[in-house]
Amino acid sequence: MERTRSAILAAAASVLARDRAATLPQIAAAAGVGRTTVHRYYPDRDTLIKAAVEDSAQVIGEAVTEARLDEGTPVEALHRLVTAYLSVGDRLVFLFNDPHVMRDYGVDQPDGPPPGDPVLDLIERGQAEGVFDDQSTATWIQHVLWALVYTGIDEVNKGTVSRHGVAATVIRTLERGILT
Amino acid sequence: MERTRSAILAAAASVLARDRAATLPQIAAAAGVGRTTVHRYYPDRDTLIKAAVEDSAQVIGEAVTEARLDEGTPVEALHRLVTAYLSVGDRLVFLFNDPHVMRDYGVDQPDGPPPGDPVLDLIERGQAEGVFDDQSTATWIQHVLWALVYTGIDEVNKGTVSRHGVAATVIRTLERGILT
DNA sequence: CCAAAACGGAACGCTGACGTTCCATTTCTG
DNA sequence: CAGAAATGGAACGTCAGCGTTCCGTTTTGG
Repeated sequence: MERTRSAILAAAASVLARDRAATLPQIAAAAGVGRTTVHRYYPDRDTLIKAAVEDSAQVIGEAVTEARLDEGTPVEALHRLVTAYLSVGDRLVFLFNDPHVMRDYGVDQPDGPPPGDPVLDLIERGQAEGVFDDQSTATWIQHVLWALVYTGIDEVNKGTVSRHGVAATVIRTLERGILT
Repeated sequence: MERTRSAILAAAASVLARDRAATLPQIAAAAGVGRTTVHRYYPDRDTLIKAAVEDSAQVIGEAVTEARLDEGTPVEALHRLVTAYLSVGDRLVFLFNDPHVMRDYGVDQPDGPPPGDPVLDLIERGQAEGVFDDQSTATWIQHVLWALVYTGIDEVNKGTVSRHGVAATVIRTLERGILT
């Protein structure tokens, strides 16, 4: 069943995001599936993780594509990007929070989205138009963006901030910093 | 020998910061010591990690204390704090990057410094004086601070940013965000 | 210089997670 | 409804890392 396959991949991403040493039975349970069934789809742990990595990368890629970063002002596009990232929070944390995941199982660069990344394009466009800080490198801004999104996800998971208001908080801090 | 003890603790923090699943022989090797010797000081893995946690917490605590956060303007104090945090980067990453570490081995709160934290005091003072954003909670600002410090440490470890200039970059982004 | 302490290597048993196989049961599908 | 496919439980061997013991070697300190 194809439904089982995606349930396993989603569960793997979700569980491994919270605990990268999660055991295989834990993943199976989270997917509502027996350990045997997991092995039927993915012979060994490495195969499973690699498949989950690719699945997550695709889901994130689609979310970013739908954000249409090349349209509108850079600030508007940035808003859509943050919202898109937050909507796939679990997958983001799974893929990029532990450098080892992408380094060991990723198909492309050790960390961060692949080259030709629309996110980097957006940042560079914003810098070229003079609205994004160009004292910082585009890479730095990109990493700051991720860091704030991660922080927002943590807050939501912890209940400190509502899932509804987190995007606004992340964007405000990202744009203006913490000074008044 | 007391020198051996601190070498083991420092190695544990450093190695576990980079790979939380690091094996015990790896830690011993990083400390320049045999596995047997590690066991002589710390009977089992849990004891070792707990000791490393307490050691790191103390080192970080001293660094923060030396930053004298209650002196000068909040912005000045914030600069000193960022510098202090960056100077103990490895230990910070070890303690707080993986929520499980403090949850399983920490003596106080599951994450972040203990209550009565001078850092929170500083943030609240800055908000009261009207220089720090008070649309955000103090906790949010604190977590953003950590996130940017972590990001700065990553960049340094990766060679993207010089160890010398990273404090200025972190502070600039923290204060003004990424817009011009 | 010599005894005592510290160290490191080797070997052993133990445990938890993994990967495999077998088979009974449930769920599709024609 | 009947055969085929998918599922999940149980049991087994394997293996890596842990914790322990023993003993020879190095370092410390009087």
